[in-house]
Amino acid sequence: MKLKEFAKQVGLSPTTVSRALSGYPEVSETTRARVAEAAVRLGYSPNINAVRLKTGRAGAIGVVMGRAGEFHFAEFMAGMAERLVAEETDILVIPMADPNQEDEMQLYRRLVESRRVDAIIVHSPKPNDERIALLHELGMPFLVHGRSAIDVPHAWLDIDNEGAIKRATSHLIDLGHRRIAMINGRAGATYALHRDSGFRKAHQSHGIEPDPQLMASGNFTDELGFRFARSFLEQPNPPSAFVAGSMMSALGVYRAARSLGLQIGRDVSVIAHDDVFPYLTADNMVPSLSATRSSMRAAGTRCADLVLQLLSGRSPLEIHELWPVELILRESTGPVR
Amino acid sequence: MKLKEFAKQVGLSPTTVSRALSGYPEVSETTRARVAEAAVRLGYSPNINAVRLKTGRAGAIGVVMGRAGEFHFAEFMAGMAERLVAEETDILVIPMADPNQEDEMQLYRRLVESRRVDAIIVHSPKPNDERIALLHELGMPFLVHGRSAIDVPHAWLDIDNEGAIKRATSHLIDLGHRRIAMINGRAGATYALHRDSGFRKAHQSHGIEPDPQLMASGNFTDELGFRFARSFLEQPNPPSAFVAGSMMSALGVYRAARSLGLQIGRDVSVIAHDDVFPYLTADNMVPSLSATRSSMRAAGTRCADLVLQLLSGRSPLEIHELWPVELILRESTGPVR
DNA sequence: TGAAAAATTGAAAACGGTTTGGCTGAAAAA
DNA sequence: TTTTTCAGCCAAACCGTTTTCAATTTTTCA
Repeated sequence: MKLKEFAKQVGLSPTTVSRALSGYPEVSETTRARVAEAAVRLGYSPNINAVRLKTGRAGAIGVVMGRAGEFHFAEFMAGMAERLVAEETDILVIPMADPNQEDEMQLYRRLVESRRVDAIIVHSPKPNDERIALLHELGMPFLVHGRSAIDVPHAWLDIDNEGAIKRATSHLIDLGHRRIAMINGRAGATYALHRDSGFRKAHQSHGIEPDPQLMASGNFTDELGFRFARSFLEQPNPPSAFVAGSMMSALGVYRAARSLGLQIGRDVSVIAHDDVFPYLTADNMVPSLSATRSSMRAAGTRCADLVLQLLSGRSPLEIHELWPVELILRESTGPVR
Repeated sequence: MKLKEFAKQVGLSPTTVSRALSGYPEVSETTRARVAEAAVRLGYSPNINAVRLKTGRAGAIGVVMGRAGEFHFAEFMAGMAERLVAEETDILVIPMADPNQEDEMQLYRRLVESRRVDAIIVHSPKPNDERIALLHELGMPFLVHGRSAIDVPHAWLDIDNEGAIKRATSHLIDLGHRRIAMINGRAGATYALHRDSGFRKAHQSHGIEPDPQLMASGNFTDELGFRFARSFLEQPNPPSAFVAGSMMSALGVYRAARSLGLQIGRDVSVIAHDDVFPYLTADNMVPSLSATRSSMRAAGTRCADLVLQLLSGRSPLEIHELWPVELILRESTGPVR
């Protein structure tokens, strides 16, 4: 059913019908009600592509999905979805091309030029992130999930990674730990730098020096968590505590400790960062896992919200949110032996 | 830059330019090359919304995301992305509304009517799935990931859940286990029924009867895996083996067994279904986990491929793929004590 | 060489809405 | 009563492409 046809059925002009449905003020309430009722009854809904062409709005927020297909991703998107479900906005997932085939910048450029999205969410930015510079230059609204030091105005939402890890590390030091290992995320991203910095600052403020031999970084997998932890623990002077970047890394650390007959919370302490997954909870691990916690899903919801604000005209300069991170102590941390 | 303007720059009509860029045969190779070069040089790319309006194609495949935000989801999408990256097709994630607010059927109906997608992927269908009936009735191309018994022609891709679980269960029985527990996925979905059926058939073919007291179902979370396993193991006549629906459930089972001082692979055997996640591998668990295995990511890739075939005219009736599932035996299974 | 066929190209009509600017008639103001 | 104002509605232009149909040029072939 097309607008023209529908308008005829209702006995009004396409103009009035369009206005009635889009909530413009210059149409009387009685008319609006009549149109709305008829639309439902006759099953009319505007052709979205025509609307998009005419209005220039794409009705979608773009999210570029890395090749790793991170498990965080689904949670973040679920959160976005929660906020967007009531809006006329969908989430467009853009696959990241094979890095050999196409430059990542090219992908963003094409995405902007194709006008498929009204805004883009940029994940895990680097301190000097080219994507941010590009999007700003192209005039595409965007929100950074994470932080960047780049000298370009942009909206962002981030959690206080530095503060969180600093607090976690300080706690371990307070418990008497002196050799603390750090399993960080992939090097390069700002969040990894912030965590690194928090780790160092905690040491510094207690007048001790972190051991670079005990600091590793890589993907958040059980596998890497295990490998790093295992190799650290097998050193002549092993760590008595771990700060792990994710729940998956923590699983690996637990496994490594067990495989060497060490008891977690007694022989080795562990604190990890928990993004709050419904299917794997820190509280349920054995022993329960002390964690710095911040809901990835909540971040997704809020990011979606902020993007909507951005699209309705709020200045990116006003949109800067730094979320505090909880530190929840459970059984995996204890005084050094 | 608009087509008209660009055409003028190249010294051709919009018609010819459009044809040249879309690869129509009635344009000479020299002209095509000239246009292609100029498009790159001048940075012209067609307004996607105009194209969509004119052609009636949306250029996107819809995936409805459940509220749970399953971790499987990201893997499946990453797989889809791998296939779609080279196409002019994106993935549209449609958030599932709050069930109180809107009927799921309404969501699908609106999605179809809004013409935002060219095809839809339906996940975890039920034997008699309303969504399938609706989409067929509305004439929207769709692919079912999973199977349904509904009497409506439709394309589908599924893994052999019944066969997998039957084989896994049979193996346990062959090892001497007689009391085997089953932690299935949420009741209602066909895959859960198929697994149930495989579980029963394995028993049947060995002339034994499964104990309904040892069969549970629910979300694939560590938490539920633990709770079910724990309650089963605390029964007066506990199971000596477990068949678990997912890696997360298996983590819970491991935890429950450990919490009761039972050694996995010796006191209790476990086989789980592994969807092959990059961040959590069965081989790395301690002890390594025996598993029925099928890559979720590969399924996503193939589903995307099949949807593209569907869109280029292949009949849904021809598209039925049943993937075999590997059974990989590791340390978590052993003879009954 | 000239007619017919084939290869190129272009003008203009869609696609299905939104929005500008104008029109109408009734209420308000003069 | 006449003029002004304004709520309510409409005609037509426009968004930026693709595609039909026709025109033109080039090639083929008798």
